[in-house]
Amino acid sequence: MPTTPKDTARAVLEVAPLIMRTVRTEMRNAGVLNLSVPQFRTLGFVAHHPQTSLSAVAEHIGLALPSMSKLVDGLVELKLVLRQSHSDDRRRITLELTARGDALLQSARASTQNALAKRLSELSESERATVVRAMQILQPLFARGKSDVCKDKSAGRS
Amino acid sequence: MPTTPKDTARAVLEVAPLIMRTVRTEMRNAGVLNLSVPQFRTLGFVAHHPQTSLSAVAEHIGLALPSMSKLVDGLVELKLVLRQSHSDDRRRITLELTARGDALLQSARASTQNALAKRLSELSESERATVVRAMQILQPLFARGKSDVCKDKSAGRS
DNA sequence: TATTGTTATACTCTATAACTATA
DNA sequence: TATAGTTATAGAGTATAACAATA
Repeated sequence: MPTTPKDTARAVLEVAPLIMRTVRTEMRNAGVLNLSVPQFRTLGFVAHHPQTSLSAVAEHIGLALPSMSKLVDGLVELKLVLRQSHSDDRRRITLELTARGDALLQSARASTQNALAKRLSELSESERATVVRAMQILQPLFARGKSDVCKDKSAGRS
Repeated sequence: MPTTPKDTARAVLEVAPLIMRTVRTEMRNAGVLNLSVPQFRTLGFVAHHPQTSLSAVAEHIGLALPSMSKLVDGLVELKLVLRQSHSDDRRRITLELTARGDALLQSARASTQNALAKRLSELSESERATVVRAMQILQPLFARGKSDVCKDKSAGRS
């Protein structure tokens, strides 16, 4: 019996929210500040892409610009992120982690990972390998923009 | 090189939010009403557990009681769910889908599944099998309560 | 007193629409 | 005119604390 796309969709649709429930809870409990998942992800993206623009982060995290603007407001207020206007094009802003932001990101990431790892340690090594492999398969499918199924700009598959 | 729990945690932590971003968007666009993910999941749980209590749903979805109470408020207002007080124990309430709720659940589920399936159809059959297998592995790990790592009520592991 | 829900309050998340400033 | 962000507004998600009703 072949595994259809629909079977797979059903499985993903059932389990992904369960995982996120745990991730969210653990992330809240991690570190001193209660980081939300999108805040955490934003910090992570900024860490890996210093001097990034607001649009770039919004695109990557999958938020509308105003939502991201507000989210960044919060991070700036918490002194986790530096928001400066770009020197060349002053419509733009550049985002950067503060030392505090970097420290918090690392500690929150570590404790969230630990909490997840604790659960995952109940699996056998080969089960874990299957999970990692699945994540590697899924990552590129969902990393792309919302409905960006065809990446090339000209060739709509009609 | 063995796959450690921490490797697995890292992979899950990276990919799960990506998946949920897409799921959320698709669920919003599915059907006439913009169902949120927790609303959708609540309808699904009530469908499979008619006459369930508020606490039971909250526990299963992973929400605090007041949050679930409010969420159900919304569903009742939309005439998707019936909330009645239990005959025996009048502190309790029983939840039940209306016909409208059932119809909406099914159509929203179908179109969300289709949208996901469309993405997943880019995978090979064996890749899909890996993904389904991974979901089967993860499901019991995350279906359980928040930190309920040891299920037995008496045996604290320390 | 213990249990089941609800209300009150206060955040964050998220979107769309309207706006400002710069190019 | 087009682009990058912000403000305004609104509704949902989420939590804790305080409360009401029932057992």
